[in-house]
Amino acid sequence: MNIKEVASKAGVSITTVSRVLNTPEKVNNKTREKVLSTMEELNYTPNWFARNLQTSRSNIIGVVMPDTLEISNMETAKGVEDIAHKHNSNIILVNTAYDPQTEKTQVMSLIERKIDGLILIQSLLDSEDIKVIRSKGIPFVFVGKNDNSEGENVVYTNYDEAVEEVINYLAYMNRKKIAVILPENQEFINREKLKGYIKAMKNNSLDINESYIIKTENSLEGGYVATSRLLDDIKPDAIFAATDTIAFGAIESIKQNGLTVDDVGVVGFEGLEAGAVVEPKLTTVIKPSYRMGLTAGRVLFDMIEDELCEDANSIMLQAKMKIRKSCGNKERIREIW
Amino acid sequence: MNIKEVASKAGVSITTVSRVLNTPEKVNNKTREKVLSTMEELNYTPNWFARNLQTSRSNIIGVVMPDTLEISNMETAKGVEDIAHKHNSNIILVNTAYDPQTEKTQVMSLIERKIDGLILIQSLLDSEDIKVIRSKGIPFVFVGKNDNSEGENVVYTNYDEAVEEVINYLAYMNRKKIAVILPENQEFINREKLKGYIKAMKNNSLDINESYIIKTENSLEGGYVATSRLLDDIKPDAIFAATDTIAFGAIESIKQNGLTVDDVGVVGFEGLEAGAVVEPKLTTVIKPSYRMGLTAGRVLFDMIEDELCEDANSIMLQAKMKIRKSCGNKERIREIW
DNA sequence: CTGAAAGCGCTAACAC
DNA sequence: GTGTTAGCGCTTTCAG
Repeated sequence: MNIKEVASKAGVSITTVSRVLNTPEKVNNKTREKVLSTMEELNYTPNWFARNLQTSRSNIIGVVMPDTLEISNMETAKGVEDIAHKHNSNIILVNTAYDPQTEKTQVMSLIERKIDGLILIQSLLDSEDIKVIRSKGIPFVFVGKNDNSEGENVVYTNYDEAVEEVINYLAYMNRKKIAVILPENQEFINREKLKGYIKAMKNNSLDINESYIIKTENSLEGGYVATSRLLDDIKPDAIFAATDTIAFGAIESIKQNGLTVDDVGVVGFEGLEAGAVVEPKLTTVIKPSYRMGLTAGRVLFDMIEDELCEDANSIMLQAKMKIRKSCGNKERIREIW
Repeated sequence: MNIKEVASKAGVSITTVSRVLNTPEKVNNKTREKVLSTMEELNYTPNWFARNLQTSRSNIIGVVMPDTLEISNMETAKGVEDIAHKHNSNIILVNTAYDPQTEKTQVMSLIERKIDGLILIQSLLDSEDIKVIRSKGIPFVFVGKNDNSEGENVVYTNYDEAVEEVINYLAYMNRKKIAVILPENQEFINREKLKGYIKAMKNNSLDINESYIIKTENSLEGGYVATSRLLDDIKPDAIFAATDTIAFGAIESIKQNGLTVDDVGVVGFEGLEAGAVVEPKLTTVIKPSYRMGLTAGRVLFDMIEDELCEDANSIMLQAKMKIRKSCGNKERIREIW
């Protein structure tokens, strides 16, 4: 089923059929009607490859992320998708499982597929890879800073300042020995968060000790085990868990050890819905994931369509602290979510 | 930058270049080396449109779902993606927001994009739409039954039997007035679940009353409000929440009303990770989402590659009840997750 | 307003 | 092992 059949059946040339598809206003009313009806009749859909072979735009953009099961990544992807739809585009979603090699391979394969642009969430590409992408002339936007995002288009959130705020708050709540549990697969973000932690600890004249900072798997179990170790060992009076999932594990461990968050306060990071239903409800930092996706999408389509590749944008969206009960704030006692 | 330039620069014909790309073993070692190096030199990537114009396979499959933020949908998508990668394919992800019209439009646009196949998760398409897809010759697999999945390829889970098991268990725990809260956007699934509910209630000689069954938004708030209404009104001694999210809201409401799960037991459905961290931990039914994705992916690629479109597969994967403390099982008191 | 014909970049018979 | 050539289905000059 192709344009030729439609043409012959409608008694016109293929050019006319093509025109009905692309510039219908330039075709005589009657002819157009006829062509349209034979298209219907023959159940014809134009061949997208043939079309794009000319225009060489695919109306597809690639969205690459380390884990499609992390809800914040998907919120970002949804933001991108919402923008993409407005531009008549779809997204190809790729999961890299936090593996730089997989990411590289996947990105290259996307480029071969002639995607119009690329959104790289929590990218682990090295500067060499980025140079290659650039040389292919594919517009791309990072979501989340990384070691090579300097001077590139990047939409990010201020992890360091957000953590600083968290620690300041814990200090204000009279916590002195504040430990940190980091997920082992997010090196760059961890560095940012630690920056804020260290700055705030110093500003509040609190002790920083290497044994206060530990890394673990980003899971309930990881948080649980890490916290149990901390409780046995340095006995902190507060724990900053760098992800909500770790925080949930931490709370569980504290409870199982017969302690409460009055003894050991917990703050998470991310803003998972579950934070409102754990007991006690989790104080956390809400990442603006969806808005990051929207913003990154807009920047990307600006580049694709207006070819405004001039200056790189570096756009920061604020993370927001959400105070609930898990670090001992009594005033929050009647709050529902 | 095209195959022609590479050919002339390497001093060979375009056929040879093409062969290096597709059947490298059929090209003389030296020639191949030379071609490969000039490709490198010219930073050449083959034009995917031109390629597919011939083979008319895109190596893309469409995955359509009502909500990309529902973790179980994404688990299914991940299963599909894992299979797709093995077949050198990518997935285009589409969000329909539970709107049949959007789903239809999106599916049609995917078909124009010449996707090789389609995975339809919780589809709301009508039989007319399905006929159209079929007429285009695109292989597709449903994940989750629906009103039109009879006689089509479908991978599903046995909602009715799973709910039956839940109700039997509650009856065994001596609960008599068992209410149900359903999410308002999942009509078909609700019907299946109600089937199991009614069957089990009858088998256990328990009263069924219309006011025991209510629908609400699929959210914490929805579950909270619905439960509060039930507690004011018919005062059930157990609630089957048809989604975990609703269950979390229900537990919150029970607590806020000064009751415990000894008064009103709660069982959810889905197996969200958060179920292990709420207080009390949630008894629920675990949906085999990831395996459904894997299975659907395998079936789809069988159809795409071997063109085995003969008999439609109808594959059921068992949902599994996970008993924790939220319906008053004292034996589970020491369990961690 | 319509049609003929020349590609878009690549693959795949078919010859050599 | 390699090259020639005829398309894949469409868009787009260029004539009429």
